[in-house]
Amino acid sequence: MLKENEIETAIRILREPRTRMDIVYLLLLLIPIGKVVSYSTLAHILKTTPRVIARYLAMNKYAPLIPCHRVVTKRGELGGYTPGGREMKRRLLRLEGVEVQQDRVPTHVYFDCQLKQLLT
DNA sequence: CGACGAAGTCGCC
DNA sequence: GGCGACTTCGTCG
Repeated sequence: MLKENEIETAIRILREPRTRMDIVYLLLLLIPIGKVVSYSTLAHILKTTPRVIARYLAMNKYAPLIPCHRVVTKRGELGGYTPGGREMKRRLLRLEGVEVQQDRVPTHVYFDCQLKQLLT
C-alpha cells in the first residue's frame, strides 16, 4: 500500500512534470511489468548521456513506486540500485517475471524499441 | 559561479 | 572480459 505522500507525489508528477527527472519517471511508468529498458535508450530519448540518467534514478526517493529497477545496462548487466543494491534489484526483477542469471538479463526482455516507437 | 563525481558506454587490447 | 577515456549536470563549497 502506498503512503499518502507517495500518492501525492505520483499525482503531481503525472499532472505537471517539472524537471527532466520527472520526464524520466514518466517514461519508466510506460515499461510493462516483466520488461526492462537500457540507460542508453532513455538517454537517447532525452538527448543526454546514460550517466545522467543513472544520476536521476539514483536520486529517486520513491523506489519502487517509480520502477527504476527496470532500467539496466545496454549489454545486459543489471546496473546499480541505491537502497538495497544489486541484490534487491535482482529480486524485484525476478518478482516481475524477468529471468536473471549471473546478474544478467536476456535480450528478449528489452522494451527499448517499443518505447521509442511509442514516442514517435 | 567552479569543481566534483556518479546506478554507463565505447573502443582498444 | 578487463581497462581507461569520455560524457553531463545536480549538488556542494
